[in-house]
Amino acid sequence: MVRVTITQVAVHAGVSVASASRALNGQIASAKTIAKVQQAAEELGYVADATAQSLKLGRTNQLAYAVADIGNPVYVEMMTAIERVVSASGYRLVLSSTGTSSSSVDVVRDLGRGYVDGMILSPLRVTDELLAALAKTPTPVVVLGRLPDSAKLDTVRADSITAMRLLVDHLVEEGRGDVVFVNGPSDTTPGALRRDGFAAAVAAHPAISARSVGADDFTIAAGYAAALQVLQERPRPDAIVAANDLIGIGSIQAATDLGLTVPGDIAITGVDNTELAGVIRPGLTSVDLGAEERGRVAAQLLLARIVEPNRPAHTVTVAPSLVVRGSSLARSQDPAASPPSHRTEAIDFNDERAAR
Amino acid sequence: MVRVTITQVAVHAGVSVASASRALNGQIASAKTIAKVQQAAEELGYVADATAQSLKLGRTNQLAYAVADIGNPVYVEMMTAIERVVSASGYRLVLSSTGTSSSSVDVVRDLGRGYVDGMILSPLRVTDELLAALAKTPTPVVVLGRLPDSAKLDTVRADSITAMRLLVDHLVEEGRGDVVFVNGPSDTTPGALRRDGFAAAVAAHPAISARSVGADDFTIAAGYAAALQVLQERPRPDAIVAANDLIGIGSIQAATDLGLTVPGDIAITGVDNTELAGVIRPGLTSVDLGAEERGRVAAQLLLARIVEPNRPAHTVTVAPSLVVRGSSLARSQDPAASPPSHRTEAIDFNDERAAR
DNA sequence: TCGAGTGTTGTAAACGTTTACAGTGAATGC
DNA sequence: GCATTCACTGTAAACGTTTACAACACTCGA
Repeated sequence: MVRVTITQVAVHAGVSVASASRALNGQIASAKTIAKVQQAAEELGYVADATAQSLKLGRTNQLAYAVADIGNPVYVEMMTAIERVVSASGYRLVLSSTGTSSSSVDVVRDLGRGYVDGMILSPLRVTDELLAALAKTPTPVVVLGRLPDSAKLDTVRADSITAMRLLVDHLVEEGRGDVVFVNGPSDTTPGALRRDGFAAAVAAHPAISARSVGADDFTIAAGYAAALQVLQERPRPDAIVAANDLIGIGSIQAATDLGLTVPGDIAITGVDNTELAGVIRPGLTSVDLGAEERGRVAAQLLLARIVEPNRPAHTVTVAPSLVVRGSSLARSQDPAASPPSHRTEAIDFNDERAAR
Repeated sequence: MVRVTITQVAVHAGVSVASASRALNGQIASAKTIAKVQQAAEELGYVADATAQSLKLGRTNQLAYAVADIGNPVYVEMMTAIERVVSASGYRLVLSSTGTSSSSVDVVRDLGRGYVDGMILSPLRVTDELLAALAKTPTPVVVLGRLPDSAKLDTVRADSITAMRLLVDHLVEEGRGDVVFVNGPSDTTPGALRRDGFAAAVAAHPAISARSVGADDFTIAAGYAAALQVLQERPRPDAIVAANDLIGIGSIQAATDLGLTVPGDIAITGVDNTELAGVIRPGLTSVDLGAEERGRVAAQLLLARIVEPNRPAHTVTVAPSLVVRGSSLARSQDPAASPPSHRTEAIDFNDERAAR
């Protein structure tokens, strides 16, 4: 089956290509012409070539989502939300992995080739080079993450400060007073932000004692190793705030292997509220950074900018919400009392204080 | 910043557009011309327009991955593998969700618009309409899943028969004799295949007793509900084979809530070997259907077909592998003896018997 | 000195659309 | 009956590339 062009449709219908195009696109044309052309298109199985249309119309109906590590559940959640918005608006979504071959900078430079009408970028780290490339690109870009204010770009960010404060406040309310933050690598953007957020949160509670340690990675194994060490120090802390759910799960396993009960001997919390947090026993209390909402908002910002290229840059901060499960309840409570988690409606403290 | 075309580069360099194009694409040209053109391109910040090139060259350098429910971990794993292969070959990957707006059939029809050079399709269910659309489309398609032999298409499939036999054989070896298969909806393709696989597997063991029940969905909650019922029947079975990991996890939770020990009172296995299987306690024995490999192979088949459109259709069946964790060990063994799973090198029975 | 050969360049067509513009015929107003 | 409008249609240009083909200049051998 070879390509059938609008020219063939036109001759088959006995009209000019212009009339054929108009008839097919609902432009002005006589009823008779429309009928003839539509029948001819039908008979020949005509479908308009997307590339030719793109060239002529100056838009591709494609948007890109560029992220370092697709496969990371948080990014997948964002992607799913983005895909929903994007496809509902008639755009296709192309995936640009910045991890494999090309860096964020290359990806942004490549935007100049015009293969998409816009991009949502979730950069690993923000370099001057990247900022320069972003400033120069003619294609709209929405950035997921933190950017210097000088960059006049649409941005969607999580609120790590509030997120960590939700966790620390919760632990204090549950009677904990000696908290250790188990971070991932702090030279990454999330690592740095969560560490700072934790520091700010504990500063608001002068009565408690707190410190930070670093795991080698944002993984279960690294969290296990770090927690194993933390839990063997004396005096033993009564709470671990893990920088993400994987580290939190590793910490729970370390505690269990040491014969400690969670939350009896030690309270443990995570960040990201992944599916894992609900599956493990006890359920892992976790703060949800709103990945789904961030993805959705980013997509909406991008669509809005495409419609109106010169609107002022928006920065949206998505409010985190605390999801309390068994791993952080007060010692006094009976952990066995917590019902099976798949039926549990986890308590959700949606925080209204977060910046809008 | 507006678009700079090759024409502008040409005048700036004082040559014709043809020479400019040749100089930039490494075609035949004098050293002097190449230098002039490259400098002009540099100065003007020229980048070739992808759409115009696509139109002229008749290829888009894009491949599509169409799947019902992106967000499902199994599909994400495939997607990651596909992305790796595809981007290494210089293609972009576009994501076509068949769930949201359009059906598989629409997606395949849309291929005629030529916005990609090929597609990897993972259809929800295979209808005659879909087969007809596939037969008609001019664009190469590789199908992930089962297809009638009459469809002369490249196909990559999992081996459910062998997968279920690995599980049943394993349970029998571990001394189980009364096995219940907790399926998801059996009107789905995986549901039907796994049910048939289970039936075939138990047929090879006349000594054991076996039956099937259906959960409402492939979810933890549905698995919990179904298992709760199964486990309260008398005589109680000594093993549950769940149709996927989520149902398996729900089953473990149901057993725990009923005061049963796993694997002491009941052995439980899953399918897919998701991350969850390693996180839950006890670890869930699961058979890995090779999602990563299926994705990779599908991408390779697609690339090969693009290079050689008339090669005969290939069907590749990927061998499953059994990953044994604590949930299915023999009663005699001490479940507490199983080491913390993140350190566990799970035993992996890669099955050589599976078709290649 | 001329012809053939070689290496480079320019002209123009082509990819498949959309659309500005001019042109056609019929209907209408005077 | 003629001019004006109107609704529609066709011609051709344009989007930004690549490339077939012809043209050119130059070298070399006879």
